Amino acid sequence: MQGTGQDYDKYAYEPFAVTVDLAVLTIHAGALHVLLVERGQEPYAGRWALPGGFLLPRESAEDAARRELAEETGLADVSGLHLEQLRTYSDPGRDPRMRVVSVAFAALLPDPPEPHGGGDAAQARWLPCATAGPLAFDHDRILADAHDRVGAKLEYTCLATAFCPPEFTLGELQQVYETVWGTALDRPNFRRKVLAAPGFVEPVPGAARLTGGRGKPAALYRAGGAAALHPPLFRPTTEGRP
Amino acid sequence: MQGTGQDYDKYAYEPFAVTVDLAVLTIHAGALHVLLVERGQEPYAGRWALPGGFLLPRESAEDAARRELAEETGLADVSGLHLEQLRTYSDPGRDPRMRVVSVAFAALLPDPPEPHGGGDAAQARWLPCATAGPLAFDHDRILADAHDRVGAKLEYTCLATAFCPPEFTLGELQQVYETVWGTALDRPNFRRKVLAAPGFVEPVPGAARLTGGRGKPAALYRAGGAAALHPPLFRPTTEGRP
DNA sequence: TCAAAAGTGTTGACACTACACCCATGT
DNA sequence: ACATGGGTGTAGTGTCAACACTTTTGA
Repeated sequence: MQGTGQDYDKYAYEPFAVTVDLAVLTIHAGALHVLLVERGQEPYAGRWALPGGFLLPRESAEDAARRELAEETGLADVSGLHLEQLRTYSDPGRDPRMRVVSVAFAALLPDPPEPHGGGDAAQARWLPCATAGPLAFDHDRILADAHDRVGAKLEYTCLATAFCPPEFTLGELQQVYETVWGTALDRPNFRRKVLAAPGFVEPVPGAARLTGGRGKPAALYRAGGAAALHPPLFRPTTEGRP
Repeated sequence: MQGTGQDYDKYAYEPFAVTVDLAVLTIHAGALHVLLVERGQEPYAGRWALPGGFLLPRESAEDAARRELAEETGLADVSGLHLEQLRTYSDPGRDPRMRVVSVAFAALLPDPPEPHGGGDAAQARWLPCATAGPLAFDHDRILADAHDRVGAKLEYTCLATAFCPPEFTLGELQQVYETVWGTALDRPNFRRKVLAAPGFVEPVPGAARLTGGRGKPAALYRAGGAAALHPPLFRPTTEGRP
């Protein structure tokens, strides 16, 4: 843009609304869940939609996403969680009322706080991704893109720990992979690969926790300092990953 | 956004300008080059910048990027080339004049057409990425992000063929990898991996071309139908890729 | 005949899958 | 005792980097 010689009258162009949309994901009862709000008005009244909102005048899209996330989920400390820009959806006509360009984010939470069905949305709720069914606007696509991106990033980044509480067992970490990928993994091999990747997890000395009520207590780990995962942790090769 | 009960007066909010910025990359003389325009006015007058421009009212960001690319490079058939959305830059203050949210794209070209220093920009030119240094606005960061993204995508997609003409030798394909990654690769192993990946390249029967003026003529290949690369083609493990 | 570039073969190191097995705990 | 989940060992297989080698061309 800046290369052109336009005059910069703020109102010379059709105004674009700029918003953020959030695919807030968490793992609950062995299934991937997403935070949705029920729309109270047309269009798509009564349909579920991703939470989101307008950018404020002096706020970046990332800041807006964190603010909206705090408002929708009641999260006090939103600073440490993982927030990832997915892409921007700019199709004219994606919102029938006016031109809306939306920057979509994926956010990952370990423990789903009970959402307060905030503001004027009819209600807010965690729903399983698989059965979230037709959402408002192009939000089905955004949710699918979020799922794809998270699944891919589990392979070569340490992202999985963002789904886990500060201290977690390797079994819990494995459940993250199995839930997002929808495949079972071999436990001994998973353990070895995780421990072999430098900076992925670090042990909490002496700590242990019973997981299923019985069985041997599992050692606890913290997220390590690394961001990338070397070597990567590939999904079972289904011969033709697309 | 759509979940809230805002009224939808188009002018109720501070207007945001929405633009696209393009990092158009090509390989020339063994170095990665980027298409830049010289700014004719303040701010950043005389500095190089990425080409780009405003979204038209009924145009998606992808459409706008293709239009701008055609305008800046004079490319007639812009339909087949690779255009990839990078991310959206929305920092308030990234443009001192007004609030500009920019959707950045990376575009890959095999043969750099001579740019016609179009419109009111002082001139347009291909410059080596390495020495393009300091660009206007936040374009240094956008360019770095484009380079990173392209480098990463070479590993697990068939993107490299987008830098090559319709028919190319394996040596030329290898130069793409070496130029973008900045590392040397073992030729025999490279050849085997490329040929082992189904749908990456397909041979052009009977065709051959001399590359350096002497030496054995190399067989020619076309891009195959696949989008993803299996198995992937990793960069030399420098023990701690970040 | 030599240099340069394309292309082939081989080998040893390593990584990974698959599975058998042992350990600690609650009922 | 036994079921349940955590954790260890190991053999077979495959993959890959490294490098020696052959082939085809122009000078």
